[in-house]
Amino acid sequence: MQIGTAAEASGVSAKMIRHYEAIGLIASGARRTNGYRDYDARDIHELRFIRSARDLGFSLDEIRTLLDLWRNKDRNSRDVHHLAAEHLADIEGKIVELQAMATTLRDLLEACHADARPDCPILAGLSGKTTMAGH
Amino acid sequence: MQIGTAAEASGVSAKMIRHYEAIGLIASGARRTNGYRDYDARDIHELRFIRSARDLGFSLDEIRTLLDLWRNKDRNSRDVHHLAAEHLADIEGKIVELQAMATTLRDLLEACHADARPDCPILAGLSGKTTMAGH
DNA sequence: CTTGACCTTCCAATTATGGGAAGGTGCTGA
DNA sequence: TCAGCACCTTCCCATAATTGGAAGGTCAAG
Repeated sequence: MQIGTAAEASGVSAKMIRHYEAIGLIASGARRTNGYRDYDARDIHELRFIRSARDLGFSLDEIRTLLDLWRNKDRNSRDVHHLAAEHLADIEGKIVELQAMATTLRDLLEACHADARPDCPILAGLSGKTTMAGH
Repeated sequence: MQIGTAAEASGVSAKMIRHYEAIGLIASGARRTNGYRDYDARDIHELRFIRSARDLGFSLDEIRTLLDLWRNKDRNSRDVHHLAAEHLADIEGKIVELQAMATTLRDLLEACHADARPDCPILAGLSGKTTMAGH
C-alpha cells in the first residue's frame, strides 16, 4: 500500500506519516524497488492509534510513550493509567484557564455597546484602567 | 527606564519586548547614547495592554488590531466588540473540544484498573478496537 | 510519447517564547 | 584605577505540530 492510501486509511496525512518516520515515532519501513514507502494493515493500525491519541490531545512525546507501552506485551496498565491521568489533569487545567478568559471576555463584551462611540470598556479593561470596577 | 525595568513593570520579558519591537507590534523607540533602549510610562502602559490581551488569549495578530483601535481615537466600539466576540467564540469552541477529550479520557481511565495487568482499555480504546463496548 | 497523478527529498513558514553566545556599558568597591 | 558584576546589545537556534512548496523521479492510461 502506498503512502497516499495509507494516509486515507489512517486519517494521518502523507506529510505527517513521513514526518513521524523522520522523528522516529514510527519505524522506517520497507521500500519498494522504486523507493516508494510500503505499508500494511499493521502500519495502518499503528497510525490510527497515533491519530486517536492526537485527537485526545496527547503530545507526540506522550504518544511515543503510549506506543512503547502498546507494543510491549509485558507492560502493566498502571503506567498507561498514570500517563492518561496526568494528561487529563493537564486538559482540565486548560479548561479552567479558558473558562476564566471566557468569563472576563463576556464581562467586557457586556459592558461594551458595540456602537459608533469611540470609548469601549474592552480597551479600557485591557489597558489596565479599572473602568471595570463599576461592573 | 531601561528594558529590564520596563520588563518588570509591565510583566513582559525583555526578550519579548525586543521581539515585539522587531515584528513591529510596538514602535522602535528612542535609544540613549550608549545604544540602550529607553522607555517611559506611556510605553509601560502599552506593554501592559499587550500583556493583558495575551493573558486573555488574544493572538499577537489580534493584539495588533486591538492596539490600532486603542491608539485611534476615532475608532468605534463596534470593531473592538466584534473582534472580542469572535475571540470569545474561539475560546468557547476550544473549551468544548477539551471537554470532549476530558470526557473520553475519564471514561477510559474508569475502565482501566491501574494494576499490574497488561491489558489496559485505554490502549485498546486508542487502537480503535472497540473493547470499550463492554464498558 | 505525453499527461497527470503519484511518489521522493529538502527547505521554509507558521506561533510565541526562551536559551545562549559574543561583545559593549556602567556602577561599585578595594 | 582596575576587577567584578549586572546590565545592555545583536544574532542564531530551539521548541511543537503541521503545512506548503520546489525540483525531480515513477508509473499507468490515453
